Amino acid sequence: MRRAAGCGTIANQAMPMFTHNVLRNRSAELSEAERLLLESAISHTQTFRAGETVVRQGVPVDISTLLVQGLMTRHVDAHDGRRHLVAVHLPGDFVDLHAYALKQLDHEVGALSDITVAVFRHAELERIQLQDMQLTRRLWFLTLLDAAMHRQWICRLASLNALQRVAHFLCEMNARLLAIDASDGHSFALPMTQADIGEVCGLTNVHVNRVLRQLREMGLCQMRAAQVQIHDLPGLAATALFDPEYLYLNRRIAMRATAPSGVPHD
Amino acid sequence: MRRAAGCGTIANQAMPMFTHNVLRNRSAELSEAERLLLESAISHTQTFRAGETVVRQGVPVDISTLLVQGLMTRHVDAHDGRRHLVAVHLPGDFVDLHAYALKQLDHEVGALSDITVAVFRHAELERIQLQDMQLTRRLWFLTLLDAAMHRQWICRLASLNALQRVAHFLCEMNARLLAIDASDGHSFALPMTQADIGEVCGLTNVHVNRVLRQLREMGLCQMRAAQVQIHDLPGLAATALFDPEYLYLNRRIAMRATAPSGVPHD
DNA sequence: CGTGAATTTGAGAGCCATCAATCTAAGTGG
DNA sequence: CCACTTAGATTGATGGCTCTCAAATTCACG
Repeated sequence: MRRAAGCGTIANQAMPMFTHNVLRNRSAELSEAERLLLESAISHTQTFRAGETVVRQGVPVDISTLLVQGLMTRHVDAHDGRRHLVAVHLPGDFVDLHAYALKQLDHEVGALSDITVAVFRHAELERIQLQDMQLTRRLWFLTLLDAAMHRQWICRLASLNALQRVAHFLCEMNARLLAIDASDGHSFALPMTQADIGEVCGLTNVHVNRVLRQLREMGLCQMRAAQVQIHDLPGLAATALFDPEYLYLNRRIAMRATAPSGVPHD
Repeated sequence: MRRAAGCGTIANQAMPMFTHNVLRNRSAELSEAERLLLESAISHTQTFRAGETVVRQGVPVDISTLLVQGLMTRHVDAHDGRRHLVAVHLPGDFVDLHAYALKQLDHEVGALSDITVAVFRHAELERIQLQDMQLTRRLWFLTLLDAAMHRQWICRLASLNALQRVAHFLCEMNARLLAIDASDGHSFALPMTQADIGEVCGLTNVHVNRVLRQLREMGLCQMRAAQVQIHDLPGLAATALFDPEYLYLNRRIAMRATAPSGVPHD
């Protein structure tokens, strides 16, 4: 079910400050009462190491996880042993909220880096659904954001070439990381290998490498040691035909991780 | 907002029998009370002609539509005028239920054939959300099915070649149509051109044509005049590496269209 | 029977996968 | 401190799949 190896669990009462702050409202869309209600539904936090599987395809689950720290993937294991990423999740994403309604997933959920997640039991989510219709709708909305992102990934695969796909993915990561202050708009950490990016973009690691070189030679961006540097964001976006509209960034409920010390951002 | 040209509207009280039957429970998952509640939320029905746009990208909407008859698409208009399908909907699908939470879509919704839809005002859906938590969760589940299908489409584009993609799409259509008794497992109507299939599979119409010929020569299936004939379903599924699991068919809420007269087909 | 849409077929080019080898960086243990 | 190991990045050569362009043919329909 859930791998125990290398995982840590922290009981609710011992939850550190940074978990408490995960649900802090950023865009003034979550009311104080909603935030408290959501926080009260957290069962505990848990850690996983990079590469570990968090939820397996087809195994019934009765909890959902909110990503607090690190990066997570959702991926499908293909016939021939290869896998394909269908989503990448950042801190603040309610990663498998949809498990609440699906009960069993059609894909795997894994840790891309070392991660910390907050765990919600479905019984608690039911309580929310009974108590707060508005918040329920917001949570519903969150699962629909995933679908919107899926649609964009479909278009990326269907209509863009290799160069555009990789550029598009980097633009998406930059925009999403920017929204949680994990990018300054020009540089951000991306703990993915070139092979990982290939699994996102439907390309081989070899070709991802060639494409990255091309992007570098075009003076658009650079990737070294899991660090992305964007030299020409407008140029990159133009190459990728990137339109951030689909991210619904202006309507997102901010549920992001902040520093353990509780230092206010900005 | 919604094109009026060629559209027909029928008030709730005048709703014909076939609309009443749309929500008929098939897999005994919808209780009688739930079915009645859902039916009571229908504002009216409306018709569109093949090719018409039902919901435009970015335009605020306050209604959601359930497809009663015909086929609908959800597609994104690409930069260069081409478009890409991200979903195909069959009778019984709650096509843009997600508009309830999103309020404005990131894609277009259109009619693939002449269609009839049942219209739900969002105010009525709010009423449901207040009254019936279980039904609300079922509706939530429906939107998650769309996301599951999106994920499968991502994998199809990322990991299959042209032959496999087309075979996979035909398998999906067959399985879904079978579930609503619109396929006998070997033959079904599919009102799509080869160019449409290309927009689903990320291929040119020319190549779709070659692939269909190959499938025909392999003795797997045949497509003529918007009619698909499957000669070797196991072979087709094997070619496509098709696993119907992702459709969650066993857990679907059946909301299917039946013939106006109530006459069983076949 | 004419018209336009859809299908079908051919030729050539380009993008990307595959296979293979080398190189780099980061551990790990002696 | 260095040899060894391993994962990841890099580069080259080759081939195949699919696109593009173009033209012919069939089909649906008025």
